[in-house]
Amino acid sequence: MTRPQALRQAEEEGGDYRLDAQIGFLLRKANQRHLTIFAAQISELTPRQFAALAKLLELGPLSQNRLGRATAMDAATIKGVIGRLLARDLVITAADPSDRRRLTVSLTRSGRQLIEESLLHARRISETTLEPLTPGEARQLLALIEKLT
Amino acid sequence: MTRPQALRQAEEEGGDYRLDAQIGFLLRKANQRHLTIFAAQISELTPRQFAALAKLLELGPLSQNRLGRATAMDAATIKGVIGRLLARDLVITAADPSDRRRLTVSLTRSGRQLIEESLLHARRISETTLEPLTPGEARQLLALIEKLT
DNA sequence: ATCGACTTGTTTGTACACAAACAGAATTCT
DNA sequence: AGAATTCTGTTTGTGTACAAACAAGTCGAT
Repeated sequence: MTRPQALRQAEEEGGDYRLDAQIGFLLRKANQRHLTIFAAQISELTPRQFAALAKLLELGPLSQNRLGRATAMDAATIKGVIGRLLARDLVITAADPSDRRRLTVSLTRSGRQLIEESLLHARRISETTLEPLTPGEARQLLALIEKLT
Repeated sequence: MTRPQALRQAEEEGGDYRLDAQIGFLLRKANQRHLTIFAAQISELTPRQFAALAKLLELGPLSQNRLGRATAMDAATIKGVIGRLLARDLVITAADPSDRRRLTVSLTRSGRQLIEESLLHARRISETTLEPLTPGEARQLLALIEKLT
């Protein structure tokens, strides 16, 4: 489906593509900034590990794949994350008797403690990330990004 | 299990924390969607490789670190990216006589050709990413994210 | 002229991210 | 029931990201 107009237009405007003004580049930079802020506030957990523990606290024990879906990580990624949480005794896994494919992941006592503690800082992370914006702008931004997904 | 505790703690904090509504989580998901769209349109290059080549086209030969800064990648990351572009003969590197620490990176003929061709699709990638929004909303979003960085 | 601070690039180690291919279990459809 | 399909988890391989520590080159201040 080549659109001659689009192609010609692109060629005519060939020089005016500015990487720094593209949505993808801006999303990446915003994300980088957020990760820096996160790491400064919660040094014991990465954002993905935090997300996994937070979802377990919110929803209770979940199968590994379900947890991955709830935190937007694919099967291979969530496996790595859970593996690292397991190694630190923050979660435990157990076979699901009702479905032998499933691996049920649950918080341990120390996992629960760490995530509850971390949640106290989590709000501040979001606030700091949005700090350059007015409250109204922040709400707008959240709505627009949500619409994007 | 002990969900009441979590709920009580959340209430003390002055509202409930929903991971899915946090700026960091939304940024990550938006980014993921963009990467999928990118990969579908430009399969020969990753977004970072594209960014590096695009900046070289825009600015001409640059030292490795400068190129990293121009594309928001740190020294270790840009080294990996350049290494892979080198292996595919899309760029070449040369010592800078005026500053012997520097490694000047330039486009090769095929690198220039590939990035010029890719740029023809790049605009569509940004358009597709922003498709769920009206043009006005898209402009707003870009402005807000830019303000965030 | 040289000392100290900074810059450039490299290496190592940890942590995602996702595609692809696979095995085993559960479900659906006939 | 049996076959086809779908789902769950694992493994492998490639490509970012970034912290930390390091060597070597450059430069400003003394």
